[in-house]
Amino acid sequence: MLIFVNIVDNIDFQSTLMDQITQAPVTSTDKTFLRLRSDIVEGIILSGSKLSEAELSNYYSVSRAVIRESINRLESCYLVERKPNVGAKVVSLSAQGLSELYQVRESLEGMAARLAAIHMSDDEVSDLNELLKTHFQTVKSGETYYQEAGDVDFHYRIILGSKNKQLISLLLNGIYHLVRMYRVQLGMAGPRVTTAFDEHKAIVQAISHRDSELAEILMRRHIQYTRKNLSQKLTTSV
Amino acid sequence: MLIFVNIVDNIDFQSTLMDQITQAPVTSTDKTFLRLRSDIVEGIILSGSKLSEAELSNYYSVSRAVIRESINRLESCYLVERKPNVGAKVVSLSAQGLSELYQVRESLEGMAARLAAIHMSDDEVSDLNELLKTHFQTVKSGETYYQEAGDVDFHYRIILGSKNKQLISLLLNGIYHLVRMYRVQLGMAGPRVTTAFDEHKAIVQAISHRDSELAEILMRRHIQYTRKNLSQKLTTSV
DNA sequence: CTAGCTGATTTTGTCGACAAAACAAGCTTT
DNA sequence: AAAGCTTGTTTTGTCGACAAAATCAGCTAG
Repeated sequence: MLIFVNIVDNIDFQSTLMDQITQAPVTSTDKTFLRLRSDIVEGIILSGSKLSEAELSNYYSVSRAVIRESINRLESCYLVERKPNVGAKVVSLSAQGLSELYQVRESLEGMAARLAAIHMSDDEVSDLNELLKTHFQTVKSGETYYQEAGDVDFHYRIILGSKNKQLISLLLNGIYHLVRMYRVQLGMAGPRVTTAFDEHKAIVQAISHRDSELAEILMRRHIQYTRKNLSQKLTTSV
Repeated sequence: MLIFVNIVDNIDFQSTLMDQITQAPVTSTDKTFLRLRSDIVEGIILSGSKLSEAELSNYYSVSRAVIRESINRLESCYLVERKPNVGAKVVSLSAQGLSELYQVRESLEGMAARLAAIHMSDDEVSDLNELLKTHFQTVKSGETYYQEAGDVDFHYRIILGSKNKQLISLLLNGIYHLVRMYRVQLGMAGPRVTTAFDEHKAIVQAISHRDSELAEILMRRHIQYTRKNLSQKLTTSV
């Protein structure tokens, strides 16, 4: 009993789960979504605050339809919560939430590291080593820049290196921006900078040696450390 | 530089990531989304076919806005793919996709089993044992009903038992319906029914003994078996 | 003084219309 | 005959208006 027989063309646009990541924003909704997401991650729109469709529509000078669709997308990457007939609010950061998020992250990124050790091309591995060198220069010169952008870039490449589209989408379209939100808003400066670099180095080595099991273990440990570091900031700051 | 100071009330509706799961559909969009999702998972709307907004709007007797929002939600649970200015189509099932999906599933549900062994209340564990008994009756009487509904229910409870909201949302709002789509459309009948029951039993035992590590191992293995079973059907049927 | 009702106001949900982009068919040109 | 332009059609993107639900304020009753 196939109702939609007529529209079954099995058309193939080369769309994959990764589209949103690789493609540039084209529509007005795309741009508004990116602006909103950035404003939320950076804390310009405060965690816990209500998102009024009318207000945002006015502020970004787009129609309410555009705002609604943007909010929907934000909901699917866990940055806002919506309730029918009531509205949306930015998620509230909490020790509990951080813990649960990092538990998931540890599992998924550990897996990504394991798969990356198997599936990354030799070229990609060299690029990764290059990136590490760059980071080393940055760390040596004492810039804090490394913390956010550099770290994100590092994890970003390994996730992509897993070559598992489902995993990539889950992380990069999904929880990764929430991770960033915690990191940015809790402030990622401190003594962990250099330590993290050594951990990164060890992970890259494991991947270079194609030692997938070690890569997973090291990545999991690395994320555990980061989590402890963040938890501490959260409890002392609140 | 806080632009939205005025709207920062930190209002708390007890909304969580789990809302969509526990709450009944209230709005027209909710209902349409559920109908569409069901039609896709069940294969009434064929995998790979294009979703025309106008056509669906007409078919379900709702406005295009409702259809659009439904399609967006379907995209965030990986059931449809969208391309700007072109449209949406139902995902195509493939051996590659199945493999990648189950790789992720193995990791996440393994984790869920481990956490469930730790966090489930004694009452919930008893309920789980009860469920198992019911399934045993069903299997003994030779009904195939067990396959889909029973199995889903089993995994469902363990996922909820993990008590990790992030994980629960990732699985139940996210990939789980895609998993179901593969299962339903590849047909879940066959000799694995009774075998799967034994595996379920072993998992429940591990959880009952609060042996989290064993629970994880058994769950991962269980999902690996299922995956092999499905892969076989996919390659032989295509 | 508190709890609960009532009506006004605000906010979200739904709709149809228009704008803009993609698609399709036929024509032209090489 | 094949590639590319042109025009007409279809489909998606965006908008403003109306409907329905929730919120708020003031009032009433206990």
